[in-house]
Amino acid sequence: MKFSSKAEYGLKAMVNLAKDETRTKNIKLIAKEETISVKYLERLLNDLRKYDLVESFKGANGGYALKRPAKKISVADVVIALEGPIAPMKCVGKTCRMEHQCSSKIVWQILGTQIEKTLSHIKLSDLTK
Amino acid sequence: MKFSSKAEYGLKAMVNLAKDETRTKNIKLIAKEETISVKYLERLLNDLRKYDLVESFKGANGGYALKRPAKKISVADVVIALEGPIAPMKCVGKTCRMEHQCSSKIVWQILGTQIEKTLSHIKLSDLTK
DNA sequence: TTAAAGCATACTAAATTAGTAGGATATCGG
DNA sequence: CCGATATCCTACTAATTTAGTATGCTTTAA
Ligand code: FES
Ligand code: FES
Repeated sequence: MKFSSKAEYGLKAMVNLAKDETRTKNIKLIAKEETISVKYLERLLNDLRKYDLVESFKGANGGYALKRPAKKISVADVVIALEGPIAPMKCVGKTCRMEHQCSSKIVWQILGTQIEKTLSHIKLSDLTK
Repeated sequence: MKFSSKAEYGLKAMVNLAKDETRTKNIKLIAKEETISVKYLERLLNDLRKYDLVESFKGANGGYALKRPAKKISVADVVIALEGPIAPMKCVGKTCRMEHQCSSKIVWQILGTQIEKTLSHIKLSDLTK
């Protein structure tokens, strides 16, 4: 069970932005500081923008900034923006779609809720120190 | 973020065994009941055996049985046996191995602990109904 | 002694994730 | 208005992981 490196990279970038909330910062600089491929980070920030977690400014002296205060953005927000809804099992059996419940479905439901709760409690501002 | 179908299949098989704890049951039967490839399940049960979660009997009328009472086997036990230790991020940055902490490491540590705790509280006996 | 079961290893196929390429579009500063 | 700078968009490729298969050996109860 793993989160993808999208989550790791995206979170690092967001924490990086959170460290100087008031300024905009361009991709190249973030990528360099966090050792991430520029082109890959470009796409991740794009996803984050579509989820209204960052704001972008084009043109000279452009870049990115958090759209909300770091205190109001959680790790869950970031992870969901990049990887989609938190659901720790893709259903493999036909039972899931049928009237019969599969015996383990309840486990993944409980766990998913738990994970989301945990990640919702951690805000970017908790990670800037 | 997903657990693999190993976890799903393995858990289903274990719950299946837990439903009639006293009997041994052969792979073919379990595979049929849970709609899993026989050969694939063979390997999963082998992993579970190496983790001392099931016991196997060779020869005619052989099969598998839980090695401990269903009340004493948790979902965490099964998942760890099949997928290895619960660690929701493989470290991607060099920072992780260095003296510098990466800003998000703490998140995955907290989360990993939380997941393991949640899964440890759910026993096979909770899933047999 | 033989058929029924598990055990072990190696291989292949499918799916997902990570990363790249190349250009289109917008905008600030002069 | 021009051009440099930076984001935006789509499609492709490479790498890795996961899922599943094939083949044959070993053990053991009947
Ligand atoms: S088949 Fe969907 S959770 Fe079991
Ligand atoms: S680099 Fe290992 S958790 Fe961030």
